[in-house]
Amino acid sequence: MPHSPKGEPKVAKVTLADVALRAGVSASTASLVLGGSTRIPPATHERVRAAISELGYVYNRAAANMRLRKSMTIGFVATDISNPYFADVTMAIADGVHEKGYTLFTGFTRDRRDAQHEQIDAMVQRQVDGIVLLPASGTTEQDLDALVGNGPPLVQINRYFSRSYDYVGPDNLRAAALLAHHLVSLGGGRVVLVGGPEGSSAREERLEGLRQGFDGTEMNFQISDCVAAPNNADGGARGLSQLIDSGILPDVIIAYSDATAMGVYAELRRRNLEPGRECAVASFDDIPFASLQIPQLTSVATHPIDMGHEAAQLLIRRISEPLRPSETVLIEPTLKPRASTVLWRARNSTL
Amino acid sequence: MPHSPKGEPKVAKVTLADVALRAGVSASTASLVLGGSTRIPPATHERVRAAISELGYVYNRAAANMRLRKSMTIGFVATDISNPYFADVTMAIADGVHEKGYTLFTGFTRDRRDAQHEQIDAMVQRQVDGIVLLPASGTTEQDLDALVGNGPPLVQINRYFSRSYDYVGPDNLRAAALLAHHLVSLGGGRVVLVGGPEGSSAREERLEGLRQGFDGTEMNFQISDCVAAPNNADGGARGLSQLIDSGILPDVIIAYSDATAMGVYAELRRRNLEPGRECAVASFDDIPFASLQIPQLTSVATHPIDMGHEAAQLLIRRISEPLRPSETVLIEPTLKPRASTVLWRARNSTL
DNA sequence: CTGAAAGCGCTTACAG
DNA sequence: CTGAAAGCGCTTACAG
Repeated sequence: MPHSPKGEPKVAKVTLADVALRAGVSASTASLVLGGSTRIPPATHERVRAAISELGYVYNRAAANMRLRKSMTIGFVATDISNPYFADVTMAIADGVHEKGYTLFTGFTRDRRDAQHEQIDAMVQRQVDGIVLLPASGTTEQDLDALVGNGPPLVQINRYFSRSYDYVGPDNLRAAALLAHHLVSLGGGRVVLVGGPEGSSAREERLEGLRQGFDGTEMNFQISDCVAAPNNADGGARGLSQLIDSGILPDVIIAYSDATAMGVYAELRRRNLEPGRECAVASFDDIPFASLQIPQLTSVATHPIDMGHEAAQLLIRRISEPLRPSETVLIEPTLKPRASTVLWRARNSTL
Repeated sequence: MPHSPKGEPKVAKVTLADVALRAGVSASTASLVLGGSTRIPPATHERVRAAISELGYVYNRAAANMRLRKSMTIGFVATDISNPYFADVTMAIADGVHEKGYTLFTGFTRDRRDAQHEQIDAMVQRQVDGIVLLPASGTTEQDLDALVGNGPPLVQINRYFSRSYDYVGPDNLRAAALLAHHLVSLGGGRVVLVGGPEGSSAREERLEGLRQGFDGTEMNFQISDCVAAPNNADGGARGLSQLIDSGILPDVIIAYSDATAMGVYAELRRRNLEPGRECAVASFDDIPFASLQIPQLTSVATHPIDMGHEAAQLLIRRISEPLRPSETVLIEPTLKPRASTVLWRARNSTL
């Protein structure tokens, strides 16, 4: 008799074989009952059900999935979710996959490629049926091919590095255009984008949308004025600081995100400039606190919950139809004009 | 020959048996090599390694875990993570378990018991080795006993419903005492707690800590004045609204959390009351935007990252030593006095 | 030093 | 209507 390992007093788990024994049927039959098969008469169903509850049997879905050669598990690899925008995306993905019977693995990279490699690797080894990835900055198509080459399908969310994988994101060009249009209607001046991760597709698209939107207007928008920074409040504060210290004091600051905008507000005030008065401020995302700021923050809603749901749906479609050409789904943004730009305009027009 | 299911063109996955075949060894030997066994001579190691990379073999950890009768998987069931506090807790748990080779399942309940039941059930069926639970309001010990009775260990985080499960949370009594002490030093007046989920252990503890802290001071603190509300900005705004509409205009508002405090700020301003001047405001958590508000928000830091790490460690200890008596770990809070209370005091003292 | 066998807990043809 | 057998991809005594 083997020595019982210390601290392992667990009662042996009851298995489907135990249930079958108790019900006086074979494991096959018990399994069929679990599957709700109509081949089994109600009386047998009943006996098995009884055995299940008498023994307190709990279905081992992992074992079942192994036999079925799928895991009914999906991985979500994100950079960081302290920005409520990404928290909403995460919850929407979790809800979306849960509805379809999947359970979600989650891992964080803090925007580091090596951590991303580790997380994806772990999930692939665990046989996830698919992966939603919010790519770390600098991710390349080769990185991913190596990781999921013949493995599970992957959908990129919010940023993309390759068109050969599915992608779900905000329509950044349109979002930027909406904002530009709104700002142009308020007056002219020097305008910059502050923040956003260097070289990310989302930032590039917003820059491009702004460039087009301001082109030929009274707004003076130079891409070379814009400064990249991590997508959080601290990034916003530092980015703006760097800008002002280099001698640029813009009339309009477009923050890369509401999270970034919080830092912009704080930094302006640190310099005795009142947001929305000395300087208009606008941003992207429209997370709840945009409208709780004073002055309320003009923002282009990018609908994180829709994004997460869409990503979950797309991935699940892809799992069942791996051959379809890769898809891009863009979420339509919505402009939310508020005091942080509108009041500034009022001031301008009375000059 | 069976009809190939449509959309299943996947190359058959390469298995350890394939690797063994290629390397000219048995599956046992190949497995030993994977495990880094020293019983196998370097030459054999080499042959197996070569076969692995030639075939692009990826280790099936799920199958291994099945054989080993553990899943190396942990479940985290949370209410909602749009509050950055809980987002930090989540990331810390994920990082903490990842370090030890576990991967994290995540599911959300939005504070509903039925959803919680579903999530826990799914995770138990998937054979998680342990669960971290941020309990939904109204969870009972019986709920959980039924769900994880003979199943995986569970640690409660942030709120508890039973002392017979492990628990990690802020030292709420102490946090409230710190805040009370600080406020008493600034003057007197009517003080209320706004927000926090009805009947949650954390709210009860904070109420009790405040009661003790204000007892016998010039502060007028009545538990009956305090109003419960969901732990978010909207809850803060509505809670305060309800209070003021019932005729109570406090001198000091203690919000249940920084998230709640955001709503309190907004609601005060909606009523033309300036936070920190007409009315001091303080709260709990110290998430980044507490110090980005104007006026900067006095808060008691409750260290979500430490909490998450501690919960991960505790759960992992518990997995290896299921018999140890259940533990309670309280995280030491830190008072961060800022303008939202300090300025108010200045005003008061010049009256 | 290495391999054959059994087994983790399921499901699914297949046969009866 | 039901059961015996094989197999999902691993690991681990055990034997040689």
